[in-house]
Amino acid sequence: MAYHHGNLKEALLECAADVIAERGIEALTLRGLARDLGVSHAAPGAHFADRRALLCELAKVGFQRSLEFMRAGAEAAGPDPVARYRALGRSYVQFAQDNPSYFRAINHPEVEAHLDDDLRGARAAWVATLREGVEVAQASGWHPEIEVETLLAFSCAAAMGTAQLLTDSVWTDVFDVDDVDALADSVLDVVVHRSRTSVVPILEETEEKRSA
Amino acid sequence: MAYHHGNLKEALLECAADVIAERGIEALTLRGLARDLGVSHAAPGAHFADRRALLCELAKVGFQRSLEFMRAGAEAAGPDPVARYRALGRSYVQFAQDNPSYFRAINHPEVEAHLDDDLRGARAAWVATLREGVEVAQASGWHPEIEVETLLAFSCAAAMGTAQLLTDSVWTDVFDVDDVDALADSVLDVVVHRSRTSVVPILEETEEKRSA
DNA sequence: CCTGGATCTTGCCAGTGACAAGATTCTCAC
DNA sequence: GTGAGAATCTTGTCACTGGCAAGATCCAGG
Repeated sequence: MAYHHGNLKEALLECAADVIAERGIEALTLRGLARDLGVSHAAPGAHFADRRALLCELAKVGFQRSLEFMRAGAEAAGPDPVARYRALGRSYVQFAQDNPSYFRAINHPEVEAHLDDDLRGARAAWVATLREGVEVAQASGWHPEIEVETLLAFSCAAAMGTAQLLTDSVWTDVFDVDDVDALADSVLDVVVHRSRTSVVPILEETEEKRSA
Repeated sequence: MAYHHGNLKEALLECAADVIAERGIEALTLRGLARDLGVSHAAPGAHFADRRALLCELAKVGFQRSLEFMRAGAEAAGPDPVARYRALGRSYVQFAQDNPSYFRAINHPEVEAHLDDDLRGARAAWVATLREGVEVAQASGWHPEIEVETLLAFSCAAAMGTAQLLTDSVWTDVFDVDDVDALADSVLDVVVHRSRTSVVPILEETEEKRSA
């Protein structure tokens, strides 16, 4: 076997995503990843200063990929600004369901407490896209009486909250529903405050499923 | 010094809340708590099987206290069902801001992944109260066209998402606002979909401030 | 070839959680 | 009271983790 692993950094990120998806973020250890990949226990140190740095990188990638997916969802929703806005949120929830590891990394306290310029940039880009969606929707007549910043905060809160609620069985169990996807659709309809007549298509995903 | 600490369990929970509020949940260690309280490193083991058990207990207390605070808020909001519903959500956000340690415990993945009957009961009671608020509000004419379960999920998501957003500087920094409380009020107004004419009073809290 | 940098290994240390065995204190039936 | 048993706490130990340091190996460019 080659002394160099070849692409250890990528392999670490991939393996970490698998571990998180299967056994949760608390079960993620640098030494465990090293064992899984057949390298020495200090090898990850060459690519990630510490555990937190790896999680931050995962979160950064998570923001980027979710953003891509949200934009694709908006594109698939057609020209109507409100439908596009709804698709942004719906796609984010879908992404969270399909990629629990990235979603958990994004929302993990250890990641949020850390200041990382790249990560902050990724988060800002995410919010900026949502802001644009809100602005365009509002320009087309959607809730003109509400301040943009308020609508943006509401949108972020609704997206994050819905995603957290519907990706965790601890919460879905307390609701009297069987079809989580349908509930997500309904909740998103309440968020955009429209009748349930037009449901935008949801793209198929993704990372977790691909690696499975 | 007495061999028995007297009330180690309570002291551990209190000390844990302080540590979480000051340095985050990741900095919480059983041995560290033992040192702070001047007992041996294995003393906490008599009251909590492991770190997770302590976090679950904190989360349970968090649900109970937040629920008390929400009910008090609803009571203070007067007889109007929609105003009471709004007060439930607004009070929860306020509680999260005033008691970050409990809020973080409630939403920590390590806690959510664990099955604990007491904790599950506390969570169920929390959801039940919100459900009752939704039902009464709907009975008074609020959004009769939407299914109860959908409104409930939307309400939970909005409350949790808003709380998470407004208690974390990582998120508040990306918004163009200075008054977080005013933003919380505005967002809650969007949630209940009312004009910003009547703002219910917010009770003073809290746990963290008391212990500070 | 050979030199510097990137990558990886081995070895080490302190801190943590968890367990076991024993000491101390409390509770309560008798 | 008093003695048995439960609750509480201590000491000791082990495996595991993160992090650091020093050195070995590989790679790229002059």
